Amino acid sequence: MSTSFYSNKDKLYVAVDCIIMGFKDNELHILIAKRPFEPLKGGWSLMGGFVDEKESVNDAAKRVVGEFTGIENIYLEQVGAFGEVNRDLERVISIAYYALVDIEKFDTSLAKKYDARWVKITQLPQLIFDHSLMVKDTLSILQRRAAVKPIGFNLLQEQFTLPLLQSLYESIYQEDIDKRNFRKKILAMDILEKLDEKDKTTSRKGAFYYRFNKEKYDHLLQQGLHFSM
Amino acid sequence: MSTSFYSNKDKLYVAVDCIIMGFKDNELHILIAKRPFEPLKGGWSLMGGFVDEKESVNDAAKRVVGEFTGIENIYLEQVGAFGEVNRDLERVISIAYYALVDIEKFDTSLAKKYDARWVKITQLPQLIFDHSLMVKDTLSILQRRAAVKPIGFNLLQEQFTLPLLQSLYESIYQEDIDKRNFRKKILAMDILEKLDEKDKTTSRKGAFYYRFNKEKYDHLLQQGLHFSM
DNA sequence: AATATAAGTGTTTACTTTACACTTTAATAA
DNA sequence: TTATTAAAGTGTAAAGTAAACACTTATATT
Repeated sequence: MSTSFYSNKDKLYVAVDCIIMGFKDNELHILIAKRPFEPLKGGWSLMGGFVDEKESVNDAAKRVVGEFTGIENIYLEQVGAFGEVNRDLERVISIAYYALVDIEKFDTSLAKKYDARWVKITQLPQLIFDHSLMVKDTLSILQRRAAVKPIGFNLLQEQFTLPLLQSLYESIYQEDIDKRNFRKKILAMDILEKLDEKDKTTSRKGAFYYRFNKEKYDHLLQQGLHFSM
Repeated sequence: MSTSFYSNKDKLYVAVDCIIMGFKDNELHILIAKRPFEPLKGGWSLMGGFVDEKESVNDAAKRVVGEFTGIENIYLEQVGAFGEVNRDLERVISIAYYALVDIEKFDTSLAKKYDARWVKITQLPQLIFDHSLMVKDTLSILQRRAAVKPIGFNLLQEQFTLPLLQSLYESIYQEDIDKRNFRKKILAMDILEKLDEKDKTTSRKGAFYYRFNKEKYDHLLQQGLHFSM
């Protein structure tokens, strides 16, 4: 038998809601689903789940992303806790996380199973509860983070072209970026490795593939260097 | 009688822990207390409390800061949720907030009541659980915030001198700042109002008092101007 | 009247960011 | 085979921002 020091205190439901982001068609997308249960059954919702007594909140978020995408080892960061009394129909504290995933790894069979789909961040429908607010907070955190840490690569496949990387940043910041300035900056960081191969799918000329060099990045970090876009 | 949609899910204790910051003797201080109950009775702890079924998490944080300082209308911002399974001896999710208060308004009788004291941020003892981590996260959030929004004023009395304001920023960033560059920058923002009165307590010459002009600030914000240090 | 001490003040240099337009490559069509 | 087309790729100048730097001023105290 275990002692309880806090037994006179209230216990609450604790959930995680995940803003699962992917990148395709030159735009950030978010995975949302039609809610399969009451309350608000059928409303558009982020991917969520309840935190189990025996798992950490981070682990709950990882589990939820895994459940709904089939992807492991995702980049995950906390957005914050949402704790208004009436944010759900019952009293539920929700802790929001955003995840950056390579959309190509997405297990599409899960889309059917959960009635989920990838929607452009610029064209999201109204979401249930405070989920739209969570997305809004996510975008501004992502903008700040991406300006300071090369996290965009989590949204891309191992190889990517600079035009593609640029369009990713344009989607994150929701503004056009000058091609020359972008290349200068990103290449100056010296964390990209140019490959010999070209992607010929978007132009006759073809764009060289690059690869993120994590070793170089970690090494530069250790030297106390900063990165910023 | 109310229906319960989530009744098969676990409920957890949810607490708030507050990093209550004040500024005196040219340094940031944090209010910590000797924990008056088990577990870890007698350990140094942040100011905390449990979230009640009927109050929002934000309100719980406000309540806690009020309880332990006697101050209302404090600047409060969420640091994040801490949810490791074993962070407390029982399963407790904690949501950390930092508060910026004018230390002069602190009700010192509460210090006795709760065995609390203001400790320099550079000289904190080891804190219980993950409270030291919460403080660390707070400082980096505060640094980012203070660089972008004039929140330092919440730590000062209505009137303050520029040398004092500078030492506050130096304490936030834990580094020396050039006097001329600091003044140039802060005055260029055009959100301070110079008063005729001088503070004569720290020099023979005396330093002019200034006052934060919230109207000017809000007005400039509306014009889409940005502030940064 | 001299001294001591913190407050107050501008300018130059380095760095970073922004603006801006033409050339190259290679597949496709004539 | 040559011309066309469309995206990829490249450099420089100007403006703005940040950093470095040292002396003068005011006033209480001796």
